[in-house]
Amino acid sequence: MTSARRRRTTRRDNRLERGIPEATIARLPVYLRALTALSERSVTTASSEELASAAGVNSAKLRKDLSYLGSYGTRGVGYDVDYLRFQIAREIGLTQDWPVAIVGIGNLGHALAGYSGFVSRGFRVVALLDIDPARVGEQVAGLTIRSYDQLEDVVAAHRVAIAVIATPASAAQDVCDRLVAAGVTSVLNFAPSVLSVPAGVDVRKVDLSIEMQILAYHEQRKLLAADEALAAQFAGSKMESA
Amino acid sequence: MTSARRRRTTRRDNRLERGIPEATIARLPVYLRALTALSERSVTTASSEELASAAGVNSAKLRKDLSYLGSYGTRGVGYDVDYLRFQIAREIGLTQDWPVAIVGIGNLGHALAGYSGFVSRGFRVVALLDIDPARVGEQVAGLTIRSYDQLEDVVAAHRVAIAVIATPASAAQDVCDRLVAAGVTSVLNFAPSVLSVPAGVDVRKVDLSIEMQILAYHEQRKLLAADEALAAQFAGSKMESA
DNA sequence: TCGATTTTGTTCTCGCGTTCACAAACTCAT
DNA sequence: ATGAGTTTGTGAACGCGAGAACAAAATCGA
Repeated sequence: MTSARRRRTTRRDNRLERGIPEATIARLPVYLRALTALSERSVTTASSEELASAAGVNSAKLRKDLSYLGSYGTRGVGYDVDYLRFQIAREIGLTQDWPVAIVGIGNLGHALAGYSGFVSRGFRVVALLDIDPARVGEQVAGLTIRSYDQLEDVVAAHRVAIAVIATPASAAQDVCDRLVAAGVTSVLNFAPSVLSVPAGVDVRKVDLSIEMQILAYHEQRKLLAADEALAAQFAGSKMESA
Repeated sequence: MTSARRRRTTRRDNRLERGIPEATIARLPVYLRALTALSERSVTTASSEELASAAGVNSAKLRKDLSYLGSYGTRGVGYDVDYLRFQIAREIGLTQDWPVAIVGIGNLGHALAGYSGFVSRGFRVVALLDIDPARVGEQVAGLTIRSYDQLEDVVAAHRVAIAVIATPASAAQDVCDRLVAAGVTSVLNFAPSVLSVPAGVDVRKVDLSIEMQILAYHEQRKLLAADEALAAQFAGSKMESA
């Protein structure tokens, strides 16, 4: 297994096999947003440099990312904003619309149900579910909160493939199991818990407090760095005076 | 001064200089959560294998991550849950408490203000700010929403270093500029826009719809794969019958 | 038509992060 | 005390992604 490692796979092969790197996938929505903003400002053409700065990335990285999708630019000119926008949307799968169910309509579930970013981008919230009988029947964002018992019915009736979990951590795994059993194959998890799912099911996790903690770490380092700089300055002046 | 500092840097040096890889930093909060869960179940000791499965990562990765902090385990035994928990919390900077301001108290801001994950982990929401006069004065999560005009006062009075932006995208950059000018050095951005900040200021972005779009991409690929499998099966049966 | 200019698409190199694999270190039973 | 069994900490190999750099392709002016 030392030298027989090199298989003959070029990038072109990968692209045709739709083997787009995860890191690139994660950036495509950002490019899409930048393109939409440009389009709304009636910009028809943009260079990789302009696009990259609008998206907050390096232009070489952007060009390489786009090259995985195909050759949609024109050398010497740039990219046609609307055309590229459509191509990316198609690649991600936003040209069809995805019915989404949200489970757990607390504060966060409320916010998600009303989040405009979903509606405008190929997603359609079709059901809100909550286990609390007091909340069932309540109107949120134009939908009626339904009983948690109806989970299987809702998933089947709307062919829901993507679901959002916004319950407390203690309920998340149960909810997830029922969703998957009912046919859901992609889960966006806002509960602070690790979900285990069978192969073939995708889970992405958004954890608000983790992001804060990462910021806290860097913040603490800034304080430490400032301290050290001060100490060094003090030591320096002491040596000078000695 | 440069030549005196310049020397061979081993990993041990890096660790002592607090040079912990970003990827590791991002996982420390996950480990922390797993340890807290174990501690609440009165588990006193855990092996890297147990911890890793609770955190949803590979055990080798977990061990390497922890090794950057120091040598807090015991060979043949494992890690002391509470001791390790404290060490990680200290490393991240959660042993002190961080005053946090939230700007933009819409649905999402509401949810964030009431999010228990902040309070329990070294963060304290000290102020809620909104530009809408109709909202100012309203009580949310035990705090009174204050006017956007008071941003500078609030940041100075509470020594706020970390702020959360939960405004519409159009307002985000302005809010960010004012926060930074007032002394904030870490920003958690929920608005779907790219923020530009001076060096020394950290920005982390949480984008709900981007996560959904990544799921949609994979979901679409599952459909495509299913189609192809079906087509191949059909072609196969055709060849057999021919 | 041809050369100058612009900008894409791609190759190449480098560094980081992940994972394997194993020696070192500890416990426990006898 | 000693050997068997566990588990950590880390060196080494490997693969992926980031960025630099450049060749290829398009436009434009003369």
